[in-house]
Amino acid sequence: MPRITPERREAKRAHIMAAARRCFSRDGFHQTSMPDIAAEAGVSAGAPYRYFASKEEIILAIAADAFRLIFDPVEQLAAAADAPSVADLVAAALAALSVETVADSAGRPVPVDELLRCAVQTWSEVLRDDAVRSRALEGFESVRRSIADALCRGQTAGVVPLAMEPERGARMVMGLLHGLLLQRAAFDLTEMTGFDEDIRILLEGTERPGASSR
Amino acid sequence: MPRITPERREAKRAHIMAAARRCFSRDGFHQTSMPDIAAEAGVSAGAPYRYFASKEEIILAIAADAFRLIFDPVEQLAAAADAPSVADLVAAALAALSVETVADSAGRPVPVDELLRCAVQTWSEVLRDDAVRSRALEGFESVRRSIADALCRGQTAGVVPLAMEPERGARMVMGLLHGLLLQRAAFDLTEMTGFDEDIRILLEGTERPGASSR
DNA sequence: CTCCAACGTAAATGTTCATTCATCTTGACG
DNA sequence: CGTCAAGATGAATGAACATTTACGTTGGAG
Repeated sequence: MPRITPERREAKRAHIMAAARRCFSRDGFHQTSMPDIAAEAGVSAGAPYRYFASKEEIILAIAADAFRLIFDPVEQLAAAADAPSVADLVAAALAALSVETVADSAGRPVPVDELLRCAVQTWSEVLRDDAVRSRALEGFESVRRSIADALCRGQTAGVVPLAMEPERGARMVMGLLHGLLLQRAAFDLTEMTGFDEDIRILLEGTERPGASSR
Repeated sequence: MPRITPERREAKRAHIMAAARRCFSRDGFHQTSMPDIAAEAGVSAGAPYRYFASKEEIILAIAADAFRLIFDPVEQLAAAADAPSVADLVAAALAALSVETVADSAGRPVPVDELLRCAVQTWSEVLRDDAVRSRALEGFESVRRSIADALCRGQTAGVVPLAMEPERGARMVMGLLHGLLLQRAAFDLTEMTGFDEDIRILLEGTERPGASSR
């Protein structure tokens, strides 16, 4: 099979995706043309079509990546934590918004602010593209279930009020995360320290002595 | 001046804006063409240009409307309430997401779900369009200030923890509101009752006897 | 070392779309 | 009522863009 070696192919695909992500982050999905992406990647206009069937498919890949890279840490923390309080969950989620870069599946560093900007744009696509919508809903429900499970464990351990309905509680945690994600991407939220303390103050009525702010 | 009477002109402009809002809500800003808008309004392709200089200007008008109609009630409640707790503010904000229609400046009813879908798409525009960005930031800051002021009054009255920083508290309230707005528009959040109770449970540790669901 | 399928290129294609314009219609003022 | 500037029309325009294609290039299997 005298094509290219699989690793080379994978690397080039990732190279084109990274170029697309930069373009999308800068100009938006629909203000970025395929020639723009090709130029950013330093290849000819037809080259991306060797790796993606259409622009739609690039958007889908970028959107899936953005959600996964942002929410995987949150989901893993929710699944791993023993009996987290609501404040623990929120603080862990916000920590995921505060880092500079995350690693993709092959260990390549990806700037978080690019992911956030792509995620915000993906929300618009969710409203009208069924492929994006079903993937996004699937990811959302997965994270929400993890958080709801964690809240149930917290209720058993007595650190989460029994009267609170875990499904709604998980929706609120997701909402706060989405909302601060939006502020970070679009509404000039630059300073992330202090939120975990304030959340603890609001939810537990007390400041925690051994604070964990970075 | 044998043009049209000012009320007629205003009414037709609103008619075209309503058509545009339906199109944008259904298909998105960039999948809606100017002929689409004209057809939805039942006029010819050139007609909208008598009322708006460009498609950009229609998007700007719709975006401004969407933010204003959703957040004006929140801002007014925050400004009017005497010494609201955080739970009061959140509950009031969520109530604004639960209604079917709101009235625009001339008293015409506007479906809230159309506004929510336009608002989500506006976030994408904020990332790359300076005119949309400056208007959105202005509106955001205005609401945020109202909430922060209300939190300060709450601190004076002793219903908001003094240790919480009001600026960050206002950002969190806005975040929760934006996040649940997003879930309502894009992530299948249909049932809005119960959130106000859960918020009270989380923040005050107690269920309020005379509950105000809805 | 050779070969050839896959890769990469860049121009071409066919379509879509925002905006304009020449022309007809209308409605309010005198 | 008649006038005429503004309103409305819809075909025309020109640019942009996603995708295709015809052709040259290359890397790795044999």
